[in-house]
Amino acid sequence: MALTVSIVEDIDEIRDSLAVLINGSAGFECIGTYRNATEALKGIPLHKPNVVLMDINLPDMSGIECVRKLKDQDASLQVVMVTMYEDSEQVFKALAAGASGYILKRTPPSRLLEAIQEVHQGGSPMSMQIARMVVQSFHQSGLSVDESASLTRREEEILSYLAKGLRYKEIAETLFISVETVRSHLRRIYDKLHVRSRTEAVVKYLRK
Amino acid sequence: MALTVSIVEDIDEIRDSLAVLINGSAGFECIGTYRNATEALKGIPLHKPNVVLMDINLPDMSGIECVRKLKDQDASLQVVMVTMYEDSEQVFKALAAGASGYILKRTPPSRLLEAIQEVHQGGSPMSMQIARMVVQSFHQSGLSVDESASLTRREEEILSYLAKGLRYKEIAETLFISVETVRSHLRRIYDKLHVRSRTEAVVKYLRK
DNA sequence: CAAAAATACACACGTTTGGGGGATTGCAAG
DNA sequence: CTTGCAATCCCCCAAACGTGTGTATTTTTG
Repeated sequence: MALTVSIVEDIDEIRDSLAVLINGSAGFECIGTYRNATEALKGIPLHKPNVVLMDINLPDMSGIECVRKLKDQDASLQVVMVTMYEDSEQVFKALAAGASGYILKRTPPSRLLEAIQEVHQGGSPMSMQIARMVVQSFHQSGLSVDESASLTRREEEILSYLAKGLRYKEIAETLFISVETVRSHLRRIYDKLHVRSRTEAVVKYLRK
Repeated sequence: MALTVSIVEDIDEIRDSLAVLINGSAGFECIGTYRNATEALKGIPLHKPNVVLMDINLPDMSGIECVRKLKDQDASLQVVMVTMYEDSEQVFKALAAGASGYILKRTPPSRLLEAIQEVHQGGSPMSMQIARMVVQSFHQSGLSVDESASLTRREEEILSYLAKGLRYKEIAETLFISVETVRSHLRRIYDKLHVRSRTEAVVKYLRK
């Protein structure tokens, strides 16, 4: 059985050439092409392709918005954004919307086919540059060094539950310890983080 | 000029075989091997290799901690983690510490050399699975769309102060309204966000 | 314009939290 | 071996919080 692909792209030539490429490659089949988001939102849930290639600049709505709506309906759908530029803001928004990969239109055909396979196999194809952008977004230069570094394992654990909004009582029950123990830990945590309330602690924790 | 590499790895055989591989490959040169973090922290800043291969399980401190310290000294240093397992927590911690790539020890030699080159060229080599993990961490399933959208200006304003850890009293004083008014706004905010506490509300707010 | 929100305020009640005292156990470093 | 620290538990108390119920302006909007 071939890997089924749908294409959402408003420019006729690009859409057609992508379809031709896919249908001309063994193991791939293009089962749907859409020139705007509205059509895509109708057709894709019906045909359930293995992979969707999505342009960002669509006439009726952003391709990112379209991804969000599609993923809302079917979280298992795999979408690769196919765009002209590596705009960092767009990349992060697309990933937040649920896209699994992000490649450029000028990607050579062989690599495009690889990307489709890769996303279907549970990967996240993207260019070297995008991978670096994504990875760098995790890099937090030396903020937490002194602060969270001084928290013990148990304290971090308790803080994590605190950040989920659990009450002392609920944390105590989850960890099979008494509320008083939770409170003593919290006191020490507040001390170390230089905060005076649950909320301040959580904000610091989430920014770590 | 060859691409210079240093290796931090406590197991002799692995360290040696990595060094042999690198020195035996055209265009690569291993200019330093370290069996623990302390040695690495001394030697690497002196030799300034193009790329560092870093194990996570070191005898004296975590390889992640070691990366953090190295990047603190020289942010331009490129580090690839080389580990046994794809533990998601370790992956994210390593990236937060400043690692640019993350590959497994069982990666074939050719791919390892590729990875070294890739990281030196500004990429972030990682396995398909890790790429997906990283990308998925951005995915926020449609929370903020309808929920925070329905908050009024005043409600958002109050929520923003709440997120700074201010008490009801302090918010009231800041906005020149009574504490009771703050409380009535909060009630509506909690309703709209489907939460029951300050902390849960703030967490949702910060994730917008 | 009339209905619907948004904004503002009040009182009461029980629960949760933060801060102040302690205390005990176990383990690791000195 | 004692000193230090993490982790556990306890009591007290006042302040802060969450919620129920109710009212009164102003603004927005159908």
